[in-house]
Amino acid sequence: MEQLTDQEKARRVKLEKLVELGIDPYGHRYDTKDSAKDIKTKYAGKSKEELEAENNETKIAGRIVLLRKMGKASFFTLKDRTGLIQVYISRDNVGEDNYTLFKSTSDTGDIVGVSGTIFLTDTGEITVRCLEYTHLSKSIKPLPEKFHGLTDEEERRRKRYLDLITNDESMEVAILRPRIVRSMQNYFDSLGFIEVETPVLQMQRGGATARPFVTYHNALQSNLFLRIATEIPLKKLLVGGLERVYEIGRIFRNEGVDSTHNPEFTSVELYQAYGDLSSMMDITEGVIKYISNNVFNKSIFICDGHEIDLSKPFKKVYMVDLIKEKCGIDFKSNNYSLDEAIALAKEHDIKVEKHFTVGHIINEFFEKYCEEDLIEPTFLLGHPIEISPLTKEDPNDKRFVQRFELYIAGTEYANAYTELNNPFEQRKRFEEELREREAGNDEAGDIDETFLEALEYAMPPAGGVGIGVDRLVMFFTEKSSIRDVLLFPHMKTK
RNA sequence: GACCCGUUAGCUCAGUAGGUAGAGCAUUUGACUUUUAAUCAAAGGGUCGGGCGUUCAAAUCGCCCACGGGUCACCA
Repeated sequence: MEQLTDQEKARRVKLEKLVELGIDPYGHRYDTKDSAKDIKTKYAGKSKEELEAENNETKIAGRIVLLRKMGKASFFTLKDRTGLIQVYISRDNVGEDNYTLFKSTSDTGDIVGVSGTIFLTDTGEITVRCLEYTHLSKSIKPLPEKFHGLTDEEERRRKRYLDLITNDESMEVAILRPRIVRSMQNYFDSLGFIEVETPVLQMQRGGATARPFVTYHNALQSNLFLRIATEIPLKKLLVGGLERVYEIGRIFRNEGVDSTHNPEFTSVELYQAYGDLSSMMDITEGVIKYISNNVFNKSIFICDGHEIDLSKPFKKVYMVDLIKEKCGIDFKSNNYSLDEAIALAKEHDIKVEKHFTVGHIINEFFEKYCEEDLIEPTFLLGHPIEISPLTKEDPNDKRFVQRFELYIAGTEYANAYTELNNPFEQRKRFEEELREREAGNDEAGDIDETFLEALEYAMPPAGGVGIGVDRLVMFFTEKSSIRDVLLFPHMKTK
């Protein structure tokens, strides 16, 4: 047990006092009648006299966040999930004993119940006149400072509960995130999509290139991977005839941690039988606009210092055209050999890995010279086939595939393709990936025989899209760090 | 993984020719029946992130470590 501060000691003395008075410091059920917000909206605009005449009764509960104790009457501010409400408590209203109980045992941070009537103070604030004060739960640690709150980023994230008590914005994000997700579900459901859940623990990694977390199953005596994507099982469901499926799920990637990457994050992946790339564009653009209208009722959001207007149609641009524009190299018309491409890469200060092919180099050109300039919502099209192992090729140019990534303010938000459903071609792509892995790309996947077998039963032609939920929440809540939209972001143990 | 910045009272922050550690809020005691960052008076509260070193003397200078923030690298 560490040394107690004087404040902690003082609070424990008050706790003892409650026990002596026969009051459980950690109390019981308390049925409220209103929330803070209920009261404020219900009685807004009424005059002092009207409220006095109506004598409206209420019953509320919450945490004391501000306390103004005076001789025979006091004020305190109660905070519940909806906000703040002021309470007036006086000896004449609650009686000598109840007032003494309040005055001698309450602290900021305590959770209490109040029943009373509504009135307007001289300064015009809607206030609950306490007629009965009920202690519910004792806080034996002091709350962060009432005015500045908790500002230390580390403490805010490690002790999110204090952040939520102190910083309204954190509470707001916590509430907005599920509303965004729910809105997304409503939109997909309205289009006939079925939400499913697929395993987090997998025998094989796949559906993306990323380093996985590995865990061990004791009874099976085998290693399991935490999924790095939901793609493969969802496509098996297309084979099974579900036709329109999506999953909102936690993904795990064993990679670096920074302001846009958390080891576990949430994605939504959606697959539509008989659809293709352009169906996915409609759905992606549609869901984002749907959220902006239904949750936020506005179309302009500030992202990384840029004003982004979602009411405009999203742009479309081809990767090779962008590179031509920025670097003057035309990868489309010139069918460069690998050696030529490597030479161009070196001229342009691009690091070439051992496993690189022309397609990888094209992608590097895009990432180095073009990505950050995609500010307006833009569908980036025409990815090289080598970096897209699960995507149907472009029938007009087999070096590229039918794929798009959605960029806003230089950041990727979605990734979609016309799904590869040819089992022969899929096997070839897996084999190429395996070669890449042998050449040194430790993020390339394995051959997934269970998936190939599913494809052999015929998967309908389909479009699929994956959207980063955390990043979408960051966009809509105008946060620059993923840690601001996760209640409990990954932190090192101290 | 590299570099930069930060870590001082419960919280928010000051604090260099190196010379006994400060404020506001919070706490304790007293006053106060419409306050609202309540006010007034008094008091208590610190191993200055951890370790090592330089020095008569380190919150302050140097080195190492931990954690956090940022930039970059990595990252479909």
